[in-house]
Amino acid sequence: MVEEAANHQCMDKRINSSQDDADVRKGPWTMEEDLILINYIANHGEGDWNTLARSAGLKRTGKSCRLRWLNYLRPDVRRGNITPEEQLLIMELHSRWGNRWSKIARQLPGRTDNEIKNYWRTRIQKKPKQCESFDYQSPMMTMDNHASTSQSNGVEDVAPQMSHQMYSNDTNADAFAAPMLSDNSGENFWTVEDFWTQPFDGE
DNA sequence: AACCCGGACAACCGCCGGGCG
DNA sequence: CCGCCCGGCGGTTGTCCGGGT
Repeated sequence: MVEEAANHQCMDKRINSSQDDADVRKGPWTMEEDLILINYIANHGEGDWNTLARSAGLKRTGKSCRLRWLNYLRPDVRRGNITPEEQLLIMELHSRWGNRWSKIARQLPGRTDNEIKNYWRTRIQKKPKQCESFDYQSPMMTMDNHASTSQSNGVEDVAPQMSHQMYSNDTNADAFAAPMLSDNSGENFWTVEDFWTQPFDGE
């Protein structure tokens, strides 16, 4: 996108607020935007995010769309409830690779680098005491060991309650139930619920 | 009851590398 | 070869909420 490139080059906050800039939305995604993105990808697939954003009619940067899709909307993404096994794996891999979040995330199916990064910073990094018991030098443990060890170190995962936080602004919950109205002209159309309940092979 | 503070998560920002014309 | 664009990555910020005082 033009705006993207401009930023890239001058590396500055938009000095001249062009029309493009004014059109770009930021901040939390609304349910309507999610649905637009989901349906567009369901019908056209991923790729070329800047073009996708424009074609779908989203006033977002391609980057923003990509991030939203990868970290939140993708059907195979798992959010919250990091299991003790996953936690230990994260600690093990982080001790090996450091802050290579995307690399670590690839070892945890359904988890995103963003979530792991957040998890590490908020739950693990800030709780050095509980983590002291973890043997960072040990080779990979078996899953059985994972479970029992993590229970004893007291770092219990807390179920996230983000759902109530989502779509709190200019959206209404009806959008979930209501079918999309715009011209779908024979294309598949998904609600968020439909989408998330689909078995999703591949990406 | 009101306010403050910290935790948790989503989203943005800046940078970099690769692909392509 | 060079410049542009895009995607990916890691760091950081913004926002909401719940608990404590």
